[in-house]
Order: sequence, then C-alpha cells, then structure tokens
Amino acid sequence: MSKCNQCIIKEFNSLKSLSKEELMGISGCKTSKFIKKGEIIFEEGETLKGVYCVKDGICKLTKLSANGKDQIVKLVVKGDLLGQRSLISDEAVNLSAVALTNMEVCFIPKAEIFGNLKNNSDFSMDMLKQMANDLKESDNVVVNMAQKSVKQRLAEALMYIHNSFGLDNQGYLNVVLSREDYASVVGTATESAIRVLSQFKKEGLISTSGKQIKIENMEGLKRIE
Amino acid sequence: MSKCNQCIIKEFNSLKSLSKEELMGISGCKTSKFIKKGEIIFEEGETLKGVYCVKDGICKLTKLSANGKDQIVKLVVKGDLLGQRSLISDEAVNLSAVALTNMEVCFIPKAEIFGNLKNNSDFSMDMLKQMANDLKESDNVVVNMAQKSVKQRLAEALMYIHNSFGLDNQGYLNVVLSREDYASVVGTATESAIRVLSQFKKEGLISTSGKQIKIENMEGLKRIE
DNA sequence: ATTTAGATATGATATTTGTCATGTTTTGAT
DNA sequence: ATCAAAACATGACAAATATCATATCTAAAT
Repeated sequence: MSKCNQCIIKEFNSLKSLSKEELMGISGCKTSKFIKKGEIIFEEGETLKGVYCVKDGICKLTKLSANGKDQIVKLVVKGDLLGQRSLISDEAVNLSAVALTNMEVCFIPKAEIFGNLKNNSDFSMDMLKQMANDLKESDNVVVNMAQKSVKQRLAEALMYIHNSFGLDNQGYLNVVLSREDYASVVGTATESAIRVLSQFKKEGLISTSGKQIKIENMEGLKRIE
Repeated sequence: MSKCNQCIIKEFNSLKSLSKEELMGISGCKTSKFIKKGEIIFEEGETLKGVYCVKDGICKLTKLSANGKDQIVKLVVKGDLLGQRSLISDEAVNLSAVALTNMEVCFIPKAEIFGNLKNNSDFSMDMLKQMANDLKESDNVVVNMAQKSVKQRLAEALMYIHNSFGLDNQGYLNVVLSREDYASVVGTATESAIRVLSQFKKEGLISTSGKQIKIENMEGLKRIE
C-alpha cells in the first residue's frame, strides 16, 4: 500500500493540511482504484461512503436535467477531491462523476474524513476554503449561463480548458471532449455547439484534428460577443 | 446592547453551534445596523471586515455580468448570514447585497468568526454544511439556467419564493420583486419577464395586485414546459 | 479489409428570446 | 392634488438557438 504522506497529489487539495500521523491513518484505510474512460465513478442519487482523491486522469461532474439532458457542471483533474460536498451534507450525491480518461483514484472512508475534520481545524478550514471557492465559481457560472451567448460561453470554455488543463506536446488541449460534451458544458444543443466550433474554425480562432482542438487565436476568442 | 444568546435568529444559522460564552463574545463586539429598502449592504469587489447576520428583512445578492446587466444569484432572508464565503476565502466579495425591504442586520467582526472557527469544530462543521448546501443549490441553478426555458425558470422562481418565503395574510407572495428583479432572477430581458408574467395571468396561473403576485394554480405552474 | 454504430457536419425551418418603439399605469416627491 | 420619473405593458421585428432531416466521416469490432 502506497503511503499518502509521500504522495505529491495531496499537495493540491485539503489533505495537505493533515499531519504525518493523520496521513498514515488514511494510508491504512484507503483503497486504490483504476477507472476506465467512460466508466461511472458514482451516480446522482447514490449515497457515498467516502471521498475520492483523484491521483490521475480527468472526469466530468454532470447532472441530469428534467428534460433528460446531461449538464456538465465541472471538470475534475488530478489532485481534486470528489464527493466532499455530499459527505459533508450527509446527503445523496447531487452530481454524477464519469471518467473522461483512464483514471486512478484513492477512496478514503467517510469516518476517516470526519475524524480529521473534527480534530484538525486547519484541515476543516482548508475544506471550507475549497468549498467557498467552488461556490464562487458556481455562482460565476450561473451568471455566465444567464447572461452570455452560446458563442461566448463556448469560447470561454475553450479558454478555461486551455488555461486550467494545459496542452499536449503539439499544442492541442489536454482535455479531449466530444462535441456533445462541449454542448453539455455550455448548455446548448449538440448541433449548436458543432456549428459554433465550425465557425471558430473558419475564422481561424481554433484548428482541429479529429476530436482534438488547438487554440490558434486566444485574443480573438476573448473578443467574441 | 442586545445579547446574541437570547436572539432567536441565531437558531437559523451556524451561530447556533456556538457556546453561551462564545455568543457573549460576539455580543460584545457586534454592531447593529438598520438598512433601508434599496440601500447597498456591500458591493462586489469590496473587502469585508466581517459577516452580517440578517435579523430582519430580505435582500438580494447580485453579480454584474460583462454585458452590464445585474444577475440575482440568491435571495437572503431573516436568519441567513451574509459574507461568510468572502471572509473564508479571504478575498473581495463576489456578489453585491442590496436590501429589498427595510432590514436590520448585525455586523460581526472577522476576527471573532475566525476565532470560533478555529476553536469550535461544531461551528466550523456547521459552516461547512451551510456552504455545501449553498454549493448544491448553486449547481442546481446552473443546470436550470442551461436547460430550462424562461417560462419554466420564471414558474420555478415563483414557486420557490412561495415555498421559501411564504405568503402575507391575503395570500400574496411575501417577497415583492419588481419585474426587472424577476428578469434578473431568471436571467432574461425585463420585457420577456413581463410578457411571461402577463401570460401566466391570462392563463389563470397567477393573479396580481400592483407589484404583488399570488399563485392561483400551483399545479399548473409545475406543468409549465 | 469490411462493416457498422456513433460522431460530426450542415441545410432548412421552427421556436424562443431579445431589442426597440411607444403607450399606459403607478409611485413618490413636492 | 399635481407632476415627473420610474415601472409596467405590449406590438413589431430581429437575432439567437433548437429541432429535424440527411449526409459524411471516424473508429471500433469482426
């Protein structure tokens, strides 16, 4: 069993506030899991028995809307925790998590997290900060959804992925989404997302190679209205 | 100076997890403030020096979008705290707070809140729970904004206000919003909000008396597509 | 290599929503 | 009580977006 206190991943999330002893405790009860692209980590409505620490790979958090369409609420990468919100509220999960690439995650049981929240105020403060940040971002997304056009939202989604998830060695976005997923991120019909991406391509703002997308003119994307 | 441990309001928020001594500490440093309808409590970008506990009245939390329109992100009532998110993130506030009615609020300095977060794990756990709940609701709003029509969103806004803020003695919604505010809640043009409300009225789903709105057919509103 | 389901693309059209113009009503200040 | 400003209302039209149809491309399975 690999040791949490030697794991670099923890530096990217609240677990960094835990002591060596507390991390040893987690090492002792965590389990490691490999998840294939497309597989479901958990589904809306499930009751979670712990949180997942993402060691490698990328997944999407989605919510099924009343009209039957999935909406992507967030993209989660290496270093993020999954399921804390649900655990803290002591409710069924509000979102589904689906792997966009092959993933490696560590599962940490609920009791362990709660114990640390109770005894380590730095940890709970860090968790609070993380949650506060998620809330701010979610509020910002609400405003964008309500006030911006599909074109703007898609341009911003591309820039967000560019800035947050980086590029491969040929300059393509590291996160590869289907057109349907792009539609689901910006909240529009798949055909609309395809049309806008085609337009961006015509205008030289992006280029593509299969599913892969490369931003060619960041300033142009910023100027989209 | 009135005493926090005798104040019923605290039962509705995280302050209920504080001990009598901790509440006395807050009583000693809090200040009470009356705010008139339409006045700004704080504005996006400001740095807060504490949180506000809403003793009476209702306010809206808004965010200015790039196109210059205000978006109402949340309605806040008696019992809620204002400004915790910003305080915890140690950042400028993300949202503006504007009174929709005359209000009475208590201002509690930052240091007092942080001290209690550090020393009282029940308090920080409760704060975490509150934040987790806000996050869930915000995520749900994102999905609604992205996937539902203006008509649906407005119907839901009316039902939300009905269920969460109650009615006056004649059955009108307790929260009275201008048409512009309704537009800002659902993220649409003021004229569109007016049109939809007029249509609801024609269909007998609601009735109005000036700005006041009464839901006449809850089931009908639920069925809106 | 062939097949085939799924993804991407695009045209035609319908629907929704926004914008501008204009008139009416309500509200608040004097 | 009167007046001005703001809020409300509605028509006409424009723009954005969704839907439906259909064609092409791609990738995985045999």
